[in-house]
Amino acid sequence: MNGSETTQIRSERRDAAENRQRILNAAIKLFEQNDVEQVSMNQIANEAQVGPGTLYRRYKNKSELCLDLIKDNVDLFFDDIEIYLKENCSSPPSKRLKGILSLFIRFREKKSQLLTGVEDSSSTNPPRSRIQSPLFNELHHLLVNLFDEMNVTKQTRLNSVFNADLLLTALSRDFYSFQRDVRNYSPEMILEELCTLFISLK
Amino acid sequence: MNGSETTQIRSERRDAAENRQRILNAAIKLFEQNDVEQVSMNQIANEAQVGPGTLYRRYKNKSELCLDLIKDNVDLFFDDIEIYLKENCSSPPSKRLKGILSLFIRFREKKSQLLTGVEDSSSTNPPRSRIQSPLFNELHHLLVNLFDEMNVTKQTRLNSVFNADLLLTALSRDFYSFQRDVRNYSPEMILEELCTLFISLK
DNA sequence: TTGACAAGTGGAATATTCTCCGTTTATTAT
DNA sequence: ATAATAAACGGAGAATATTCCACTTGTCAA
Repeated sequence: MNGSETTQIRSERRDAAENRQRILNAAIKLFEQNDVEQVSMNQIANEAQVGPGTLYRRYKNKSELCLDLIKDNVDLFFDDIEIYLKENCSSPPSKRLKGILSLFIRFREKKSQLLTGVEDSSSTNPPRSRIQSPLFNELHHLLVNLFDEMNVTKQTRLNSVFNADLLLTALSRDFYSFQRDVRNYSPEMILEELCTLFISLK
Repeated sequence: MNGSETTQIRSERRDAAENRQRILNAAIKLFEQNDVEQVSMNQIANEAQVGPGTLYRRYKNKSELCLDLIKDNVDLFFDDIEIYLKENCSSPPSKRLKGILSLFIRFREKKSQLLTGVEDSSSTNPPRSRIQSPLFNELHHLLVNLFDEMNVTKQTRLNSVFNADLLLTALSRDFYSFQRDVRNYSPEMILEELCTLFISLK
């Protein structure tokens, strides 16, 4: 279906759309050949045959570009979560939390390259904190709700926001791939450790 | 080469020492005037009146430079820890852990600028993980020992290495200053949250 | 003292990021 | 159609990061 609803906002110009597609294609191509981090914005602009200015007009940095590239996947990921939550709405919150973590880790494993790209330059450009991104914000929201539920169930008063922040940090590239690559932990082991720590066995 | 056994590393040349001092002075001066992150290596080289090559020969990046600048402070910090641990060697490990965290947070607050600099570019240059630095490695070691002790005391079998990794991540700039600046938590509150989570009340 | 040579130096060269701005072009109202 | 206009373009170029290497200079041993 096309979004031909009469938006007051002038829709994207045709040539602009073409260029964007060229940029995305170029990025995909280059990302297949080299590590995301190795590919420079210049290379992408070059490959796409647009000037660097054009590229930057559209994407403030590589991170945004990557986000655009996996946007669809992210949407699918959240669909999966929604389905999972519906199917398990009667399970205890701790079980649901674990399920979500598991889904995210699977997602992270599948799309590690691009996901890494998304989180990357967010440390250079905006002030800081890779915790700030649509993807992470939405997850944060889910996690906070689950932690809140757990607090009710278990009669605890843990700080849901703080714990969600930390949990997300543990799932972000820096920490996660350190555990994978340096500590040699498998995704499953990481999941277990996180559950042990965050799903109060307290 | 001479067949003799003198493996002594030729000590730093006099002129090199002078240059290094000039670089450090220049860095201090610039860091006082601007945020650490704003100051470029070039500026430092300029201010110190050495070529960029000379600067890079000594410090692979700003991070290393910062580390050199706070090296003394870091040493003092570890002295404090040692003293603290001696004075409290009979306290339960959980108490000692909290003490160390408190000391580190105080340290972090006092030297936030430079410490931030230390952790900064380490994300760009080497593969990744700001967990890797002499400062953090040494802390990691301490933490692991305390967690191990706690496991014995409390008859648990938590993963000390993993928990130490995560705890350090929570104390690193990204996470810590996010909590401070965005969540508006005080150092004390952060400390409490970390203790709640990591010092098993389980 | 001296000379061999490792250590150290400067800065040109290359690569990247990112901005600025004059020019081009698609769209839309007429 | 056509002109007005906002959007989009592209590339020059400023600021950085980082490397390379031909040249200098302390140091040490004889």
